[in-house]
Amino acid sequence: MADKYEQVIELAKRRGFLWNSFELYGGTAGFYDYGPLGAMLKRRVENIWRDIFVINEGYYEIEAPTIGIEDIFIASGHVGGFSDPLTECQKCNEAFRADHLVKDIMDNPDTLSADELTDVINKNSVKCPECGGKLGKVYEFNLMFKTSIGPGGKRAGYLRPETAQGMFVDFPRLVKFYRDRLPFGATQIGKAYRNEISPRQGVIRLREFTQAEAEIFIDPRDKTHPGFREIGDIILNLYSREGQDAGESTRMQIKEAVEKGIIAHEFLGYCLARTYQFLVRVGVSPDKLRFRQHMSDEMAHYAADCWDAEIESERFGWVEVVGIADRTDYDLKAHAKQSETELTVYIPYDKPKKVERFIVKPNMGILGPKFKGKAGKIASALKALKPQELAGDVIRLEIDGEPITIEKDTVTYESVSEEVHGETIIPHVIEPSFGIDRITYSLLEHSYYEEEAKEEGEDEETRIVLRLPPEVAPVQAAVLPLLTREELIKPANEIVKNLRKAGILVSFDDSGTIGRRYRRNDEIGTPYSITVDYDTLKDGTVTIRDRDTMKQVRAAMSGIAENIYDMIYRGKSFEDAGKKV
RNA sequence: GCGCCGGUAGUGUAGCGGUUAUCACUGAGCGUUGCCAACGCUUAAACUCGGGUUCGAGUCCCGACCGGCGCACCA
Repeated sequence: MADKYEQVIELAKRRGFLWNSFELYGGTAGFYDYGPLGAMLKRRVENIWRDIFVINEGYYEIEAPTIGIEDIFIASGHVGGFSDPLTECQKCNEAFRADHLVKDIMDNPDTLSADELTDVINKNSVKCPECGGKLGKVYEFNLMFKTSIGPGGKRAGYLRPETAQGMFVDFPRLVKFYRDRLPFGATQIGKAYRNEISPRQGVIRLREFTQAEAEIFIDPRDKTHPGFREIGDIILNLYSREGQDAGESTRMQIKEAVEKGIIAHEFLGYCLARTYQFLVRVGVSPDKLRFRQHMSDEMAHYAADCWDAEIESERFGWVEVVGIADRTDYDLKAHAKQSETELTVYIPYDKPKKVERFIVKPNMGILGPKFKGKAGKIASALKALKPQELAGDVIRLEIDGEPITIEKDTVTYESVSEEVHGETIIPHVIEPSFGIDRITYSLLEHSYYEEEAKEEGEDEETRIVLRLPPEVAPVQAAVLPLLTREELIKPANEIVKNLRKAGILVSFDDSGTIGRRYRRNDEIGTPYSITVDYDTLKDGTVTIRDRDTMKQVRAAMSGIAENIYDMIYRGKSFEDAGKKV
């Protein structure tokens, strides 16, 4: 019996959701095309994400290039750290992690450069563990796709490995856009690229994939959230650090988890709640969803707390689909350093503060001629000193390891009293990061059902139905004349026109028996089928069939578009759409 | 990247040196058809790619590509 992944992928391929990319030329691992239905489905998922994070949370979307310049990824650590040092055996061509080969010789091999690793391997005559052959030069296999910008190949560019950096790099502009007020956030939905060594698992591990990320900049001293009360009662399936040690997850209200310190703070708890609501709304089963906290050794060293949303898949087990991290001020600091630009927000105090400030004024007229090139360094060292260190007759300093003596009268200092109206701070960043492709696959898997449908006196047969939420279903309604006859086709076309005017994606199908057409639509998840029959000509009503229950109601042909629209988008129930048949 | 296994119409498959590659479902067309994969007729559609062995290769051999599993890797 085929497993669910195969069933889902088979359907997805056959009906135009997912195709292997470049199939015509044999295909390439790690790349997938979204077919007509898949692209629409994915777009609807993205739009629900927009509804939640952009429209309702107010984190505007931006669009940065998918190619980034080298500085960005030096700052982010991707140039240096997003790679593995590899060495290949000259004899058998097997590739090995160079740092793994020397870990018995060296204490911290992962801190060495490729050249240093090559030296260590040569000096210690490390041989191929497989065949004993000589090992080649160590090289860094970076997981970023590299390219060059402009002719000549001088300027390096990289396809972005995450969309996040675009938001960090635009930080100074974003601060102004949001008129210097924290918290604020920016979002981006777009492609990211990672040159995976060996991508497998279909659409779970891609070389080109879609991320939806929010970077929310908050005041590091205040990690509460004004909307927390609204979501505090939501119960989540939490798989905390302690839970993982014990091997069990707990269902708990978010407010309780924050109170107990399991979730680091309100803001993170709030993001978990919105993430939960998003995933369930697009069609992920709540019982196949959990939030797993990163273990301390798994979390990036700078992160304060990090939770992954994981979805259970039959073949792949628990799959990470969202990462929600408190990245503190790491990214902004890194870009501030690389760009030599302050990336801060000025926060005014409620009331100006009186502060005593201690000011040191080195006399550069004396220091300059005396110390020449060192004068600058000496001056800044002096400015960092405390009053008692300046009190003696001579001041002793050490500059670049060299002791230096300064005469008392070359430095003056004083204490001044000033009013300070605010301060500049480096915001902390809360980052919810979504893998849209994994989510799209997961909701297909969770929506996929095979049912034994049995009519009286007939053989058992399988009905495949995709129970997608109506809001994400690519085709939202099918219009079906009961028979292929002109007098039924005409009103059907009328209905199609009206539905399209209302923005509903509708398919018209008059080929084959009505049963076959219902099944075709069940398979692609069309939630409602509208059938035109001879009563339509008599009294202007049509039947609406519900995909999941196969039940029907009769409703007026006039106003059908609004009727369907309300069921898809406004939570109107199927029973209220018309009279039971 | 390594090892093992596999790759035949849109989908699922049969064929494992010898005419025109099997079957089912699906798709399209016509007829029929009064609500859940009806029926009849017609029709479309495949040996992953490249080399080799052979009089002759889906079939045997080698390589590449793709997929599955295991190892390694996994911000």
